[in-house]
Amino acid sequence: MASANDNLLTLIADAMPDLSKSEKKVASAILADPEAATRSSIAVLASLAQVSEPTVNRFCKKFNATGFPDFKLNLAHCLASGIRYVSQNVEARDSVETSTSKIFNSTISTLSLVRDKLPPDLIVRVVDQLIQARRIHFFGLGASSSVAKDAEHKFFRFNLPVSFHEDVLMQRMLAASAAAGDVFFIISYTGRTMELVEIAELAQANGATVIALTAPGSPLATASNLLIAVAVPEDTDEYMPMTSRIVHLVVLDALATGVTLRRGPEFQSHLKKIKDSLRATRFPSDEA
Amino acid sequence: MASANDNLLTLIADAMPDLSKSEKKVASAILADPEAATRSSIAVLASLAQVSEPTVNRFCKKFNATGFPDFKLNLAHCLASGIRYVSQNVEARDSVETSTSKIFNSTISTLSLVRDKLPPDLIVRVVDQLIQARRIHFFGLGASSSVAKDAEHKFFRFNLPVSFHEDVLMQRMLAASAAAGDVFFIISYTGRTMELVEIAELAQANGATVIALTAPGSPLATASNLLIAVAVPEDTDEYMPMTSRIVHLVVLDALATGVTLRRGPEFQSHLKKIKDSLRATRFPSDEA
DNA sequence: AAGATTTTGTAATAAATTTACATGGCTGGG
DNA sequence: CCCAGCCATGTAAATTTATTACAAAATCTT
Repeated sequence: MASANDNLLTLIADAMPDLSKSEKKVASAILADPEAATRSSIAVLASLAQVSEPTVNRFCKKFNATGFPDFKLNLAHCLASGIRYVSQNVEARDSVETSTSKIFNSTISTLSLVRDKLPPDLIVRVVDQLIQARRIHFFGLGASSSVAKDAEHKFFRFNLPVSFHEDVLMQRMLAASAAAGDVFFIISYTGRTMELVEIAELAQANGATVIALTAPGSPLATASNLLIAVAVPEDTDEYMPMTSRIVHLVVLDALATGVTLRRGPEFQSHLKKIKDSLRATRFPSDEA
Repeated sequence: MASANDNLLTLIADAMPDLSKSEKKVASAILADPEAATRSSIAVLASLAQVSEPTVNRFCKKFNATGFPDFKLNLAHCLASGIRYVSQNVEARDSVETSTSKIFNSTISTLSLVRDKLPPDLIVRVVDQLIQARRIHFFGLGASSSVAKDAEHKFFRFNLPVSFHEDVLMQRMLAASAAAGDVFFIISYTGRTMELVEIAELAQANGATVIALTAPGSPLATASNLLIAVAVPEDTDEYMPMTSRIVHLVVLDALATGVTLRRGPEFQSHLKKIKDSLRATRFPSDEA
């Protein structure tokens, strides 16, 4: 998934030392204002960099583009995939309209970042574990407890033996009586909550599988058998984990869907049954 | 904030009925393969759409572009941010890798759709209600109960008088004893759950304010004083409300942030205190 | 059904990009 | 130290691409 043109800008910045004199000029002209570069013609950019047009063209070809327009396209692509959500942080003087749009934008850009960074086979491996599990426990505390709760609700529909706990004592007791075949799915934004780390270690010591949905490099990540690492650069100082929670939920959606797909079509009818059971509690919808 | 080039593809799709015959041809050629359109020259696209080149050019100008190249850039921008108008529905024969990426993409595109469709002042109006409230109850059932729980958790940090209930009897009792100044924030994907609609009506009859985060045109929407309408085209037949839940959470993030901003800077210190109170339960982070 | 208006296409023009080639500066061997 | 050869860069021409001006066709109005 993460193809070569992953981040053209860093690619250019990294290549700087190896470039010739006028190529450096082109590079810095682009890096100075990449946004503008995507809008300029080759002539404008050339004069901006104080070089000739073919130099710019040759520069583009060096970076895996077929020509200048193609290069601009790649550049636009990499800019849009939101490497620079820097400006998206909510500030105290923002209007509510602005902050709302910033929140949406940063959530979107984080999701697309994670989508590109997530190892494609990781979800598959986790799905394998979940399907085989004798029992699955979803644990989370604080903001992550509602994520864990949501996971339970989702996986319950799949007729998997799931449970959810936000009570540390319950979590600890379950971890203490864990055995091979049990899966402990532990969700934490920071991965630094001591209780959860201890519980993970305890469960693992008893032969259970610990799957962690948390920050890479955190104690919890270390204490897990299988890690879904989500690194969300968040301004947690003033506000709270918001985006990370969303990402966690979407990852769980992906896992749940993966499980359904693996179960095959005969399983679809089971889901239909659950849906139908809810019908009686609802007002009829317009189309039905 | 929702600037013109925000979501070009849906813009085109929406404008379809108003377009002339050959403009429709151009539109469908672009929508059929937007990725390709960004790479083609105007000549290629024109022959693909079976129209003349100036027709394509005029088409571009209709969509707030200065010309064809500018249009391509906008298109690329909107593609890169993962904004696909097409329903990226998961299909039974998809691999887990494919379904995962589809789930991310459809979540992203739904978020950007809602961002553009949400009336800018609506969040402001809801924030006003929340700040003034004597008491705020977050209600949700099923999948929405974890959303409501999350809302409680978030707003609790703001020192607002919040509560969360997923028990229908509790909800009904609270609605029955409601009074002016109480806010009932009811979350439901379908807006057709009878219990919740009755509870909304009951609360409103007692003079409380009912804020609904639900589907437009639903019974619950009708029974509310203030409606945050989220229309998510979802393939609920086979899978469950997933995207809608995410959208609901992001909307609540926006509301929570709106409340903080309104409270002003002296309130920030209160949040800091809560954050600090959690420190003791955590492993120290690397940088701290 | 004739005139007016809008839509679409043709052809000419202008712009932008690429290629081919020439020049200048640098490097290394004599 | 100088000259041959090579690489980097620029110039100018060719080509591709986009835009404009205008005419023809289609549609709508009266």
